[in-house]
Amino acid sequence: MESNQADGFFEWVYKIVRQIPYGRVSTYGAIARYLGSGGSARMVGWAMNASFKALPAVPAHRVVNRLGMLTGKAHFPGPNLMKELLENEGIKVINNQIQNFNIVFWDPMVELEGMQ
DNA sequence: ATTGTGACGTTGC
DNA sequence: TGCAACGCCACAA
Repeated sequence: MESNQADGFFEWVYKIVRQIPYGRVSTYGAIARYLGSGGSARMVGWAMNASFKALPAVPAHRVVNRLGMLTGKAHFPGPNLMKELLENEGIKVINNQIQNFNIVFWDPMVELEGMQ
């Protein structure tokens, strides 16, 4: 098949990331844990890899590693696209690291608490 | 089914 | 936070 939509994990990840509000960011681990696959944090990142073809577009720039570093910026079409997108939302990014990460951090397990 | 792999996380130094 | 090593899990060939 032409793999229109990922059967499970990918689509699920997209759904979570799309719920990240403006000016907020999340982490791979937090998302993975919310999906119940805490150990599969790497898969979340991998899902982002395919997120570019996902519709509606997934704000992958709002997903960083647990240190708040733009580890995935290298995978964006532009070397500084991820950083500019975040700063465009009012998020301070210095040296590939998000400032006030603890403030802008958006945890699906907390924000989506009770939703499921 | 088997192998390789990866936008991570954790632990240790 | 930096580097090294291991673990861990879903997907692609």
